[in-house]
Parts: sequence; structure tokens; C-alpha cells
Amino acid sequence: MELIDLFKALSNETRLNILRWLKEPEKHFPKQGAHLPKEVSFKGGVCVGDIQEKAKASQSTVSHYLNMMQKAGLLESVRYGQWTYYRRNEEVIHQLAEYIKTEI
Amino acid sequence: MELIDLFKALSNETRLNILRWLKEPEKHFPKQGAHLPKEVSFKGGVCVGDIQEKAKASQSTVSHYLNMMQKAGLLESVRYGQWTYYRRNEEVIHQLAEYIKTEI
DNA sequence: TTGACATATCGGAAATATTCGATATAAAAT
DNA sequence: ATTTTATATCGAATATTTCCGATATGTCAA
Repeated sequence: MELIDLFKALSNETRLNILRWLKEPEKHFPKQGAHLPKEVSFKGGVCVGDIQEKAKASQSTVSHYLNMMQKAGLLESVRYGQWTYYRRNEEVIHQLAEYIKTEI
Repeated sequence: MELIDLFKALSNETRLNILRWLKEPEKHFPKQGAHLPKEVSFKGGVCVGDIQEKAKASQSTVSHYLNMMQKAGLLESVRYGQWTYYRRNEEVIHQLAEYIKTEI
């Protein structure tokens, strides 16, 4: 867990929003999973386009943000066909909270 | 609590180190409290010069960092004479961990 | 096999952060 | 009063981040 990269990834309102939206994907992305067929199980995953629409930033920016958040460990992704689905990495987020409480 | 400012303040190795050193001031700053007379009680406070020495950055940089961390809420300070003592704001740090766990 | 679609990557302009030395301020000591 | 000491602030050079449009890549459908 690269602590600094985590904090950097969290230092932006849009990225923070994405993380919060993905906490309740069915609430914030009603058409969620539309493209995700049964055989690909990736619960809570939302595709880039849906996130972009909600984030109101350019496609390249959102793609960049998601990639950055994944590299930091906040998100995990799966590619299915032409879509990439992102969801939260709850374990890392939880570890981060624990780390702040005990080590920082 | 301005979340983004907190994360920005934490997105730097030196500032992170300062926060960790101030977790155990007597361990990391042996001459701690040398200037702090009894009547000023500010437990765990360390003066800028001592922090600067350990951080190995310029005086202006460290002063800037400490100010930034205080504005974000991570630190609190007291001025006594020509010295400014900084210490951790444990409540905010704890709240941050809680917030990450529940709201992010 | 061509075209449309989803996403990723590239290149760059603008904004912000980093970090310093110089200088200002203010208190302490001489 | 003057000098020294501790810290804050200023101004600026450099590095990094933000964010976009254009383009590339890969996939699916006709």
C-alpha cells in the first residue's frame, strides 16, 4: 500500500465523489450492470462511460482518474469486451482507515 | 473538517513524517520542552526549530508545512515567546480515520 | 471489412504545489 | 538601543497536477 499515492488519489473532489458513488452503485448508477452478462460476476462494478456521465468531466480525464485510483489501490477493475468495470477495493480502503488510526 | 485539505496535507513524505514524529515527541525530540516553562502546558508540543532540524528541509519550508497542516486541522499550535509549539490534533486524526471507514 | 462504440493513451496548456533564499517581524539577551 | 534568535512571510524557479482534445486500440455489429 503506497500511502502517499493513496492520499494523492483522494486529494480531488471528483475522485472522492467517484469513490462515494461506488459505495452504493445501484443507487447512483441505476442502469448499472446493463452490459455485464451473468457469466461475468463483478459485483458493484460500473463502466467508465456511466461514471464519466455522472462525473461531468471529459472521457480522458475520467479514464485517467480511474486508472490512477486503481494504481493507488482504491479501485479494482475488470475488462469485459469493450467495457471496463471499476469497483471499490474495500479491503484497501479499510486498511487505510486502520493505518491512519494506528500508524500515522 | 475540509477533507481535501487533509488529504493534500498528507500527500507528502516529509509532512507525514512530521506527523509520525509528533506521535512520540519525547522519543523523536529528546530536548523537547526545553523552552517550555511549567506555566505553559502544551503537552506533546515541539518547536519549529527542532522539527526543522529533524526534517532536513529549509526553515521556510518547514514553517510552511506546519502552517498548512494546522490549517488542515492535523496540528494545533501555541506561541510562547519567540517559539511556536506544534502538536498533533488527535481528535481530527481520529475523526479522519472514522470518516474514511464510514463515509468514503 | 467497415463503421460505430468504449476505453486508453498522448501531448500540451494552465493551474497549483514544492521548495528555496531573502527579508520581515517580534521577542530575548546583551 | 542593538544584536541575536525563532518564526513567518514574500517572491520566484522548478516540478507536478489538472484537464482537455485528438488520436490510438480494441471490440462488436452490420
